[in-house]
Amino acid sequence: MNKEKKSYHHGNLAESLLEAVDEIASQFGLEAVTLRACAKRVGVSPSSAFRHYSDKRSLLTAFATRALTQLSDALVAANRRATADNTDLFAAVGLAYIDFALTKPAFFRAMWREETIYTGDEHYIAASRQLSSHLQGGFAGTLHDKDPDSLSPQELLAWSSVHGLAKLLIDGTVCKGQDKADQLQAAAEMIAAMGPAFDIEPMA
Amino acid sequence: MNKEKKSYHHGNLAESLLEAVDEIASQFGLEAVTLRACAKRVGVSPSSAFRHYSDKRSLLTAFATRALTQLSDALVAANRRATADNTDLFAAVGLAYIDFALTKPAFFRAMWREETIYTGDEHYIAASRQLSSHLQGGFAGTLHDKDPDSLSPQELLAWSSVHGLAKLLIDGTVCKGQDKADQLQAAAEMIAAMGPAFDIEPMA
DNA sequence: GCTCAATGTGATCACTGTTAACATTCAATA
DNA sequence: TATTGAATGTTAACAGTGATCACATTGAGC
Repeated sequence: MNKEKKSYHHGNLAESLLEAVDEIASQFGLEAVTLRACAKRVGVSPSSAFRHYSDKRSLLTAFATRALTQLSDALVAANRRATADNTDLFAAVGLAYIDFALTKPAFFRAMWREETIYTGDEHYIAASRQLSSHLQGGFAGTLHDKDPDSLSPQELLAWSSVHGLAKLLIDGTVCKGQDKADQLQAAAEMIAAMGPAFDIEPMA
Repeated sequence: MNKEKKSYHHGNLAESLLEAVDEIASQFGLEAVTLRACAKRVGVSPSSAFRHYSDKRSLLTAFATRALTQLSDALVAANRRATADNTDLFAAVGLAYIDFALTKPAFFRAMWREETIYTGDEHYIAASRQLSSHLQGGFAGTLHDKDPDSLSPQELLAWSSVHGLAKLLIDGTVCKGQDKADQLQAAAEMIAAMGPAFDIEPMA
């Protein structure tokens, strides 16, 4: 809607392409994201995309990184809200995780598509670590960066269960056809059912 | 190795194509599975595949269905073994689930790729239900078909956590670079950590 | 004002899934 | 057993894909 004057140089193509991925993925699913479709949507020739991303995979990696960051932000917001309201921190963060997946399934899928992104990309890794630490923050109450490879069994359980339920929900394996509110209700109950696993050994 | 005589008719193309998917996916990853590559591997022209599968997606759906069945079989075997040895049934089934994902990541991924398979396919749905019931069987000790939409919070927790950990492991989000034994060890600890969640309310 | 690196274009490549017209074979029937 | 029709496989073609190349246009810094 901006960018009225059609200058030869776009000015912000790298970012615009990411937004195009966003829109196409949200509207038609991840499989519909095509380099040419993105370029057309931005109003630019297909080959120009390669000036900013060496690969389609690089583009998708950048998109995945952005999605990871968005999820992190959502978790931080949930954490803050729960802290302010003095409600259950763990449940709030877990529900925010699942809510994000249900609200933006294409984003959530894009984050973990190991075969279509460069998981070795430094920005991607950084975003992934940040997400991990925010999850641990929501769980253990500390917000400093942690090594995602040194998760306690309880932390692993917390992340895995929430992650797994999100996957099962958006893949329609479970609670198929139910509306979002019911699915979130099921998620809340699952999270609640996890409670006893944390009360007994406080910190392993 | 068999099929020496080059008859015009292949005889078992539908099945052979599935095996080609199997081999290519195992060797080069799911993204490398191409209709033409499968046909070439079987020694047949690309278009002949369409006599047996209306779509590439149909072929992948059949493959996913087969993978689901294999996983179900693995769970049943684990269940049987644990019952015979009188060891923890739930841990055995959960570990078998994760072990399958680690051993055959391409298969595990293929099962849930909502965007590349027909999740409405009747055989796929049947296999999915069967897997669900076998999981519930491993968890609750009953082996009759159950409606996967009516899982208790504990059942949901069990499935989600095991499913989520499998995903996080094969995507390299967690325990990256560790060998399979260590990853299975982490899985066993996570499953053990879940114990308290089940001891308290036996059957909701 | 000139120059050159950065950015965008058009033509083209090999490859993909898919289709349609045609070829071959198998199996049932007469 | 010979014929015939359905099942199965082939060849040639199509549009769409990611990718690359030489080339065009621009803007920033000398």
